[in-house]
Amino acid sequence: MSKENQATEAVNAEDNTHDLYAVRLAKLEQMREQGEDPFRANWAQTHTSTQACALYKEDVPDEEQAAVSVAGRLLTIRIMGKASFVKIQDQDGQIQFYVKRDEIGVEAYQAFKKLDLGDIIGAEGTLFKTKTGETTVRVTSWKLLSKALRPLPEKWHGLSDNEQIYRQRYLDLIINQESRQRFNQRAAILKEIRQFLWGRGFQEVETPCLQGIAGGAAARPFTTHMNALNCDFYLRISLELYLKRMLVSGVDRVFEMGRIFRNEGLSRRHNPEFTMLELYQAYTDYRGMMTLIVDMIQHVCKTVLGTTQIEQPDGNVIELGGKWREVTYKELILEATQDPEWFSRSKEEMLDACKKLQIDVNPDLEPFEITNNVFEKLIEPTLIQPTFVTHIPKELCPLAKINEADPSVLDVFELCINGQEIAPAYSEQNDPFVQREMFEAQAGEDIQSIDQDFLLALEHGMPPAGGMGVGIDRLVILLTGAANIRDTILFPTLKPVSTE
RNA sequence: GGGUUGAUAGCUCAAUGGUAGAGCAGUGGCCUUUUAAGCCAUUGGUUCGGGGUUCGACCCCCCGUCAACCCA
Repeated sequence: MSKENQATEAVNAEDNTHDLYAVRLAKLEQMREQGEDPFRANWAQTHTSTQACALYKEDVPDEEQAAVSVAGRLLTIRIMGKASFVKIQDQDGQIQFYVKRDEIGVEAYQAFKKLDLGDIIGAEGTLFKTKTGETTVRVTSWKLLSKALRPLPEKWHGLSDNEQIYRQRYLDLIINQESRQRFNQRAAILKEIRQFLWGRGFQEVETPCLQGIAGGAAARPFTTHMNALNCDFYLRISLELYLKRMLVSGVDRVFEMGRIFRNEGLSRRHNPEFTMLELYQAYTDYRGMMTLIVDMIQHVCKTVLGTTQIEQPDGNVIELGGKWREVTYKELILEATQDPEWFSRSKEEMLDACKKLQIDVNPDLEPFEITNNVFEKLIEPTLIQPTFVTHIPKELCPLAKINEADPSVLDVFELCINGQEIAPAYSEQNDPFVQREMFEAQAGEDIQSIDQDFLLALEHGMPPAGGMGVGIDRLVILLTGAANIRDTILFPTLKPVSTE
């Protein structure tokens, strides 16, 4: 920020009754006058808060305890005359400092008392335990490393305004421990998924976000324009078609965990950009994917959460251990509709039945879409414990192998947990003739939407393979018991604040 | 896109249509093992923005902005 901007800010601060800002700015200027830099370039940190605490030795006199140098943000200040207790927070956690006038000198102590909550400081000292048993650094010297000009949110209630939590996530993470923990868990989940897949011989790759044709799923894409080539691009809506090109290329086990973009609504469960894991394994099929996903999720549960039982905000307890239920799509539909002839009913009969079942259905839909409405509205919400729903109708997906015994369905499953779809998996279609037919049937008039380059790749031969997509945000919601997708995405999509 | 709810001090929240308050944070003072430290004093407001009704609006009405929840 330029000097000019700084000055403007300061004036605005006064005008805007940013009293706290003005006070902090004055302290900062006073420091500068005394030749102290309130924004230092470095600090010789020897330990994090947790590492430092771990060094404390019981049954050893104070003067033989370890010396440490730690740094972090000031979160609590308790000044008691000529001695003070403060707590700082670093990435690992918090640690307490004990600062005594007679230890650090009158001048240093006067300066210390001028610190504000939110300031980032470093301190050196030795460990001891207080009367109440808290491991603490007895500070011998300290430095302000970075002045905080803005105040922190209230220490006890934290931040509760949703908008501010999302727009200023850094404040949420400083002050709200549950939020901190949830994002730590998200990071751990991603790490363990990668660890698991690398352990199974999968190679991680990166494929384009900017695509000439947004394929691999049925969703409205974002469009953008590239100046250099003077042409429009889509942001990808799935990873599928490029990862299958990788199967053609000879990478038999391949995955990508990356951001995809869908130009659709926002809701408790939808963010326009979200993280998708897709993986493909040659020489197996959807049944291979079944054991893989069970192993993967159970690995993540064990390593990240230490349990396979997860309580949800609504009180449901989900058991992810053991063997998971498997049931066909048709069985579920026949059970829900109580109509053994459902799949041979006319469209009108289906619409009537939906009325009786109290499901709103758009009358323009095709019969298979009406049936899928029954699945999504009546059945899916009841699938709380992990359930593999297998053999969905072939109209619902153009990219999977058709079942040999029943050509009306596909060799696929959709894994449902806690009433929503977590992971679909297929025996992947590798017959370029069938693939072209299925694309054409789906595209209808819109022939240009067919990815001809992908079909060309298939004509070079793609090994038989199982493939799977896992909605990472939904998985994180499930595993952390979050109530909302925005609680699992650091910076969720919000309408930009107007600058006028 | 539709409905409902909300926006008040830096933060968390109060306030029958009649002087806008508290806790925390801040400021000044006391306090050398505190744990939301304590005690005394004290500063701080475009009540989201714009219009209207009214003698008088945080409060009632209309429009807008942003957000949350439900629905599609």
